[in-house]
Amino acid sequence: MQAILSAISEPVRRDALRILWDGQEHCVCELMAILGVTQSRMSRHMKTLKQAGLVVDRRDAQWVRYRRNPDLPAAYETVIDAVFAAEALEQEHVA
Amino acid sequence: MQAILSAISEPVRRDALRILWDGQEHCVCELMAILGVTQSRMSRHMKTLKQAGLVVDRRDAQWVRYRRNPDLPAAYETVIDAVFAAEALEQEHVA
DNA sequence: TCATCATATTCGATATTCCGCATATGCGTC
DNA sequence: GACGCATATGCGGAATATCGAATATGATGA
Repeated sequence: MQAILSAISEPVRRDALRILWDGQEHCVCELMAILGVTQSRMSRHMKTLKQAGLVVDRRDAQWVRYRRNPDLPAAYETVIDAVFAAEALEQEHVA
Repeated sequence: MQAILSAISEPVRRDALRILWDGQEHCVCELMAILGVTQSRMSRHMKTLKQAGLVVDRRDAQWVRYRRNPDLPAAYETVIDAVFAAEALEQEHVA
């Protein structure tokens, strides 16, 4: 839990995780482009998410494809879902 | 959400919040004693929890009584509940 | 083999967090 | 007002997090 909470308390990591939360694979280059951050920064943040067990990666030719960890225990999934749901409500209030 | 996640990603703050999550009032001296931390440390962590909107405080003679914020939006309550539930499972596995 | 693309990592600098110690503040009692 | 108790805060230092720039690694394809 500690590693997970530390991981998602950084905005870029939380944004990246939200993208990966769709269950599909996304390469680092795509995440960089969407989030507008540098390559080393993106790579390091993905490493943190991986070490927290939130995502898994796979080498595919010159790309590394990240995706949401399908084996994440349900209790942790519930936390992440709750965080994204709360943030979605925040966005509604802004809009 | 950012303030809440930062607040609960510190172990002492999370422990204090779990104590307050019972809905009752607890003074700083009690939290210090239970968690085994110094006074200034406890006080500062409580300030962080308060600024995140997770707890409220009340002056009662020489004590300050903290309690869980009863007006915390439901979406945030769900996050906290999920975190504590996940940690409870972790403890089970240890035991 | 060489060039290139995607990604990871090292390095050094900066920013932030967290702490203990000391001190200030607020409240009750004498 | 002086004292004691509970809490908050200012200060300086230690530890940690984060970053960009440069470089390393690994894969592809001419």
